[in-house]
Amino acid sequence: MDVFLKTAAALNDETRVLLLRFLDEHGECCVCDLQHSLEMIQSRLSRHLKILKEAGFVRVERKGTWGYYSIRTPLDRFRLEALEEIKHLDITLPPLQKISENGDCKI
Amino acid sequence: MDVFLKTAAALNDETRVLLLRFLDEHGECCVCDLQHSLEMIQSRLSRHLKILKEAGFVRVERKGTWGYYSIRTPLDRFRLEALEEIKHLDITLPPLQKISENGDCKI
DNA sequence: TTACTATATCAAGATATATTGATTTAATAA
DNA sequence: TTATTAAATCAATATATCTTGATATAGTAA
Repeated sequence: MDVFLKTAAALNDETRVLLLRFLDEHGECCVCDLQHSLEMIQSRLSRHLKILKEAGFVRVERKGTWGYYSIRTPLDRFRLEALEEIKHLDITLPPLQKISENGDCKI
Repeated sequence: MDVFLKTAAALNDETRVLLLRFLDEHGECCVCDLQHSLEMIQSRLSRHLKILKEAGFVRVERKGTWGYYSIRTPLDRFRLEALEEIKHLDITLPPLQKISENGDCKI
């Protein structure tokens, strides 16, 4: 029950749905890119990424001080179905801003 | 987005997961039977049934003052998958108490 | 009509979750 | 070492959700 509720809770927030969709469309992103692209302050983003991670939707790869988040694979059936649902939602995503690549990242 | 969030919100509560599981196992139930079986006070049960109904998981058939709730069919793919997940959760359900059938229903 | 019953809704308090700015941690660079 | 930076966590407040008891609604019976 707890795992199921944690999964449902993770899906029950507009910010996290947007994050999942963004990561699905753009692939692996570092936190500062997400932050600039989605215009979200750092602590907010960090919180939601943690919830998505603990609910089994995303993984982090750490390279130095940088954290790269991506959709976890393989996803189990239910999470995959949820992601599929999110993929088809009518959302206008902001474009990816690759701040990380030109060293402009000053959080 | 709103419909998806409403669906996720409906799933994000232990009481509602239990209700879905109970209705799935026992089929159509009237509110007073659910109330006795699950030992839940009436307003609480009514609230959760409403949320499940508005999220598209259950339907009501009204017969006089009685309301019979059941899993809605057909369910769309995502809701069906959620229900499938709930079916396989390790939950011990209380037995169905058919108060409604012998006229003992005194809420 | 009035009385009764099953269910729905309201209102208040309790609990949980989200947002923000500040602080902390850990890796890197000087 | 110290300074800097990306990211995580904390603390305070705001917002949403859950629970309960009280009230309202609508159908039925007398």
